Amino acid sequence: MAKRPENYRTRQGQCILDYIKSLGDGHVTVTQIVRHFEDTQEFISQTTVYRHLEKLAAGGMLRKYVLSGSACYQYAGGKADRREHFHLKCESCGALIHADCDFLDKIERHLLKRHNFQVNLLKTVFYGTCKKCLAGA
Amino acid sequence: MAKRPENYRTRQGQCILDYIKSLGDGHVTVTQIVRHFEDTQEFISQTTVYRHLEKLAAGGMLRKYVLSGSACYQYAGGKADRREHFHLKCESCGALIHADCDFLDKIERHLLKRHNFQVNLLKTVFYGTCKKCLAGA
DNA sequence: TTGCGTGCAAAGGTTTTGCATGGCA
DNA sequence: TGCCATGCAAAACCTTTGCACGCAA
Repeated sequence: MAKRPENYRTRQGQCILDYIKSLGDGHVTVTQIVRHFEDTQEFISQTTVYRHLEKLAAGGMLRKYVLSGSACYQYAGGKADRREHFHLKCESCGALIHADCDFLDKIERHLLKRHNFQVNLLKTVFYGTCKKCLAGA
Repeated sequence: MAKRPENYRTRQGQCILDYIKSLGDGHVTVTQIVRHFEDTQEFISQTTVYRHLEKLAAGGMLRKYVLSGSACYQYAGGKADRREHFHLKCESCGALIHADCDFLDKIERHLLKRHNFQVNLLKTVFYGTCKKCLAGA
């Protein structure tokens, strides 16, 4: 029933996944990925990057965040680790911060029980002002 | 120092603000606004709509939400009523729901105290699955 | 051989910008 | 009159799609 074979193994697919894995917790945009491979001589068309990211995100291998203007992706470890994980986007400096915290459980439960809404906190991004910008500005 | 005059008063600016006010809590996209004025005979170019919305949002008159693909706007009442106000976006049916709840205060306090992050909950959108889609699918 | 993967080019949608004109104060 | 606002067209982005070719299985 389920389609097992992760499709073909190609140079491009391998490179993209390896690269994102190598970033650990970091995030990347499609443009950054394309640029990265330009820099390393290897070349992968942006179309291919889009198609791989879409597939990987659909399969749970990556997480996709929609920010203003463009989307960014992050390695999710394959394991469906819907672990406590905040995403904080600073509206001032643009930084995308992630922090672990079990407070998320409370939010999740609250939304489900009181609002009948099953929140996907892995995709949700909290907008606001980060520590540095609070101090600096 | 501060620039007091809210600039000029023009037909277009007036129409746009009136229209958004008339929606109450509702949200609109630029496209919807343009379409609305096409329907009512009045015509306002999309460029003008963009420029007004940007200005109004910057001045706090409107709230801007960045969703996937496009942005949407909502009347903020001028008064900086940063009242308890969830925004829930259903990933399944695309509905944008808003609900009031004082649980937001807790989230806000938590993020500030534990993460040094001043969250802007008015702009934050929670992604997930709504009641209907939970039941239906 | 089969069929998915790739890359190019083009299209689609949203938002921004340049420039001449129009309208408010 | 002076200056901002407007509208058109074009550009800039990001993303998707069509199509022919290439490559893994």
